[in-house]
Amino acid sequence: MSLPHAILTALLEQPGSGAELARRFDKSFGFFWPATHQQIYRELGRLEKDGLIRSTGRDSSRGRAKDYEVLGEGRRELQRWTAEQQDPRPVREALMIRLRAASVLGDPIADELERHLRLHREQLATYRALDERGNWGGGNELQRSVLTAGIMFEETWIAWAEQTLDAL
Amino acid sequence: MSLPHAILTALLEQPGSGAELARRFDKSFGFFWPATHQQIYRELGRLEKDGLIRSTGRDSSRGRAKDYEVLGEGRRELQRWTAEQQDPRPVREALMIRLRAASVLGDPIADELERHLRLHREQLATYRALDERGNWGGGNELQRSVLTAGIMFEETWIAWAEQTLDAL
DNA sequence: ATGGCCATGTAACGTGTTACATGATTTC
DNA sequence: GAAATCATGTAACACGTTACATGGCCAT
Repeated sequence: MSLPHAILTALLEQPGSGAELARRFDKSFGFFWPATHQQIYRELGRLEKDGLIRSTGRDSSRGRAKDYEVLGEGRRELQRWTAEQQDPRPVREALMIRLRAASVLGDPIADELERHLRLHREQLATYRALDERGNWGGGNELQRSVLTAGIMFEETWIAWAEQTLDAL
Repeated sequence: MSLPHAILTALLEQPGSGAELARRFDKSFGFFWPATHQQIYRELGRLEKDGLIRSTGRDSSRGRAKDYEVLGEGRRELQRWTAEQQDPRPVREALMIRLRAASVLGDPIADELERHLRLHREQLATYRALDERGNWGGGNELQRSVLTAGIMFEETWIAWAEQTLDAL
């Protein structure tokens, strides 16, 4: 149950339409909770129906942008959720299964490991660019911490893949 | 589509019943692909129906353990899947959303960060114990790499949480 | 023989994924 | 005014989660 709360957070930071939210999720918000536009529209509909947000524009025909803002009830719900205890979700990394499968089958896996290594180097570069371009300091230290987590995890991934490839 | 292949891998390493598989997933296999017994039974049923595995025992009444083994078709399917290109799944870490929510709401989050820090320290201890007890060297280097990944990611998590707490 | 545990299931639901559809806006 | 693009949606399905149910086994 994180997506509706991710959307509430994004709308509190800055109200906007479904398509704008989808773009923000692609750019930064979704690095730790990705979402497609279909998911976003579905959740926006539910949040509006439940009275947590409302659409501000009066023109609501099909192809027109619809801006949303968070209502008091939505802010309270987000506060309740943020204060909750929630254990971390288990990790799911299919490549680890494939390593074990390659191990029991005796099949090669180095090429795929190298490909993933490249992808993670690209992701690291993306995070670093964001980190350098951002203006940090002034109440958004926590936002930067999130980005730092992304950087640290990508660095770890890269270090692990390099040493695993060496050991092959 | 990783769970059926995780099960095939586990059954190739060692044939067994659904309940045995569920225990192995809790112990080691599921660190990077957790599964409940309900999921496992569902997949075992499908894999058997599709002719990738078969149950070896003849007694198949409801409360009796049913052992499965991988058929040739199952091994081929696992090889096909292992050789496939698959991009990494996006990470989903709800705590990062909660950090951003706490940031925009101005609410405290340190307690929950500390609680997660404790949980990750425990997980790290579990992985380290497994690493020390295992007998490594002899064709299972890749299995150890998977465990090493677990250790490195937990260490990174801990380092990040400590520095984030300091900065609060 | 019964109470507790173990193994195998069933059912309902929520979320994520993929493919496709339709109305509005812009561009040439 | 036709084509491309953008924004909003619908539909179907796969997967994961939770709660519950049933049959066998074992200890007392």
